[in-house]
Amino acid sequence: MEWQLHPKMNKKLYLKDPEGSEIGKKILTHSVSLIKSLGFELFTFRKLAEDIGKTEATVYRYFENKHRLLNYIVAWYWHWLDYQLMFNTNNILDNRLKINIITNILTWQFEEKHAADYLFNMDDLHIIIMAESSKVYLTKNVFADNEDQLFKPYKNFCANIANVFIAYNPDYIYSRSLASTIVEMANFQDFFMTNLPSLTDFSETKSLKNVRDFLNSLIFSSLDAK
Amino acid sequence: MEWQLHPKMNKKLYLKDPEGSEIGKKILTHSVSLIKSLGFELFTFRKLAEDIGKTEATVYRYFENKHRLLNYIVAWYWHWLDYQLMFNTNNILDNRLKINIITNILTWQFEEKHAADYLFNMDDLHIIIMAESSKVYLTKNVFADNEDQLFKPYKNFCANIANVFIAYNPDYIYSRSLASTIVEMANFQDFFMTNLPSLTDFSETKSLKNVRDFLNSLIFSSLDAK
DNA sequence: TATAAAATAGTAGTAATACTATCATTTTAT
DNA sequence: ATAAAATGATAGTATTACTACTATTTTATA
Repeated sequence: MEWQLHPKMNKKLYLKDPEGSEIGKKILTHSVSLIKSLGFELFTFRKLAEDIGKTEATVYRYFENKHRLLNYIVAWYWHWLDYQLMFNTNNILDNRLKINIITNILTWQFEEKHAADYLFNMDDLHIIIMAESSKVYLTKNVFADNEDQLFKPYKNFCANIANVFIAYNPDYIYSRSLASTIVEMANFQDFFMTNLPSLTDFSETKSLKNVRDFLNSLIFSSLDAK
Repeated sequence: MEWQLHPKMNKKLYLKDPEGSEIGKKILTHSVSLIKSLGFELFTFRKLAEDIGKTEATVYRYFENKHRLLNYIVAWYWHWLDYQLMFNTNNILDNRLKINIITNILTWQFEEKHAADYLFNMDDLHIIIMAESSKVYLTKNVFADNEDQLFKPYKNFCANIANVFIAYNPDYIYSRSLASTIVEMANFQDFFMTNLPSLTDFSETKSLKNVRDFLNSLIFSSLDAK
């Protein structure tokens, strides 16, 4: 028996539930590949509609605008990553091990391929998150959007990481800032490594394993410092 | 005798040198206050032109598009911050002290007010950098823009910080990644503290001094770890 | 099965944005 | 004094972001 994981998304993120119809699902999956190839700025609802063989108006019936659509995709991603964290650290008591699992998840070190079982092409999704995810909150609407709980999955994920840090060292006073730092840096160092390599120490072997090792070093140095 | 600091900007950032005419300077200063109030997405050349009492076409003679204009402003900022770093650490031999100066600069802990002497309202400039600066490179044009050296001031600033880290501890292998991390985090933690406080540990006393202390803790934990 | 209501999709717009081409005027250089 | 260069305004176009309205399909119930 197979289980289809279906995240419960915040209703304010959409006008009509995209995961409840074939067209809606097509909107989501094609958005990811279009945003991947065009970048978010050049991505438009017209291009998306052409891509799925529907009209712009149809897309607008699902999402208020392209920013909300990106927010939906990004929220889905953090929701999924938070589930991975919960699943992979379940029953593990050693907090050091938990932290290693966290940095592996953040830097996309998964054992098996997961492409088949999810709505999205997860590798494509990971790629667009790196460059586009922060644009979701770096706007004048942060406050209103935050009140509507649009960033909840991201905040939950960071909070769960912070709690592991606290469990590892209850005296550490920057657990929440350290959590948001490593989550952001997992993406930024990856982006820098690929696009602006001189900003990193990974210009020779451009591997996410390097980013993971850097994050581990940051975390354990901070948590183990007396 | 007063000195007017005039940064030498990359020629690819503009079509016509904005600092060489009154209209050009007005474009720059009014852009900062408009981007501050509207956010970069809602900022347009039409609104800017209205604001300075000129037409859109005039603005287009100075800058190719609004993205290039933002890039100019952001490059100016890092150029300026890099100068502050150089000036304030000049003749200082103690690397620990140098690092403290770096984090003070990054978190806007200046002794005197500097508003009067510069083209820009520096406090406004600092505010827009926090939310908008990363948008300059988070695009599909990173590679081409980087080849045109548009991010040079940012990269120089990070490289100079990394060099201080190396001087402090020559054995530390992540000096460049740590440098870009603290530079980005100075902005991000400030943004989070203001807009999404649960992602930080500074929700009670929302002060940039907290961010500075966090950055110092990150840096010295990493550099002092054996 | 018939038919009304609801849901869904398409057509055809508008206002704003991001530019561009052309013409007019002012400044500067000789 | 006059030509050349620089600057600015006018008036466009193509695209984007979005909306109002109409047509069609689906579903619910009599």
